[in-house]
Formats: sequence, C-alpha cells, structure tokens
Amino acid sequence: MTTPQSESQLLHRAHQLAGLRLAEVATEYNIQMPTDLKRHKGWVGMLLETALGAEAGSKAQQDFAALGIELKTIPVNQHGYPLETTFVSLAPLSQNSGVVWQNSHVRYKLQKVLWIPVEGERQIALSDRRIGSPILWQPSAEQEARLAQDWEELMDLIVLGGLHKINARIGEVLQLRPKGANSKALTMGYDHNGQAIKTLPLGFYLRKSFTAEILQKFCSTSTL
DNA sequence: AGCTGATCATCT
DNA sequence: AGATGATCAGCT
Repeated sequence: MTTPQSESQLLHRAHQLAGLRLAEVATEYNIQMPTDLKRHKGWVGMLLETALGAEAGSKAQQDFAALGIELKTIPVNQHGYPLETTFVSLAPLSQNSGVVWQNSHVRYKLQKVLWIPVEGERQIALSDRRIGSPILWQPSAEQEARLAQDWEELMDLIVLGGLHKINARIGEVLQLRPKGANSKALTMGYDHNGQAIKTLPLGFYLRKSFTAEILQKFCSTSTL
C-alpha cells in the first residue's frame, strides 16, 4: 500500500477497514498471522500500518510525517473501553536540559492521532477480532493542559533527582512505566546527588481513562 | 542501547 | 478484576 497523500485519503482507507476481521486484512496483504499476541505484541499495530500505508519499521517520527499524523491501534472490550494503556514515547532520563512541554516528544506524538480501536479480548481468537471505526483526534486545550501538567510533574522528578520516587501511580492522565527489553536493560540517569546511575528506561503511557474519553466522545453510536 | 510496535502476567 | 511492573519482537 502506498502512503496516503492526504488526510482525507488516509481517513477513507481507515474507514474501509472498519468492520473487517484481522484475518481478512492479513490475507489481503499476505501477512502471516500468529496464534496469539504473547510473542507478537506489536502485530496488530504493524498490520494496520501496512494496510494504511505507513512507513514500516519507522523512526522517531510520526507514522504519517507528511500529514503530521500518528497512528495508534488500541485494544478495546465489547463496550469500546480500552483494555491497555497507550505507549507514547520514551522519557529522556538524561540529556534532558532544555526540554520543555512545548518541544517534548509527548506533545509532538500527540498533536494529531488516528486511533483505530480493535477488539482485544483474549477470548476472541486473534483472527476473528474486528477493526473499529477510526477516530482522528487532536487534544483539546483542556486535554493538553492536563497532559502538560502531568508531563511537568513527571519530568521534574526525573530532572531533580527523583527517579527513585517514580512509579505508575503518579499522573492523572499520563504515567511513567518501564519500557525496555526486560528489567536488566538499563539506561543512564541521575540520582538525588546528581550522580550518574544505571536505571530502568521509562516510557510515557496514556491511562485508559484518558483514552476512553477520546474514544467515547465519537463512539456513542458505533465504533465497533 | 534505543527506537518502533505494544501486551503480558503478577500482584494487590 | 484492574493496575503496575515486566516483557516480546524487529530494526538500526
């Protein structure tokens, strides 16, 4: 699939996927389907990237950089409520001087997001899971303010030597959680004395309550 | 190691 | 049961 040339073209393609089951899309693009996602956690996301013409195996950019749009698939239950949090970006634990909300990766990634809900309950076979209607979202001023507030609180902990105080309970809409190969993968950070330490890489994630708000606003009639 | 794509699975 | 912390795969 060639990359879409306009926002409306991308939306049109996304709407055409709505209602299809994952097996139908995988067959159309000759993509092997795993039995489950245990060892293929990013499979649904990659499938829809292919189907929509995003640049595969891409870089630290939006999926549709020319359109300024990030693609996110999100697993939902039968009511359209998120089953998982949404990873946004890695948190800069070092070399973070001068980073402010306005030039942050989180704000960049969330400027404009095409959300595609997909049935995610494990009782539904992967092949039978249906794709929902796409939602093109831009944060409202109020939503961005909440994101910025959490981001600043969490970045303050990182920058001011509070890494040891960080856990997933902090933040109303945004949280920090480990994001690495495993608990042995370490990165550089700074402790409360300003000393360089090895610490778990952390990522910013959107809480389910926040993404539910995004999905619900549009899905009152039919998303799935 | 650090990005991309995320979900798993244990613990509370 | 839901959230937190841990983990999986591929590419650079």
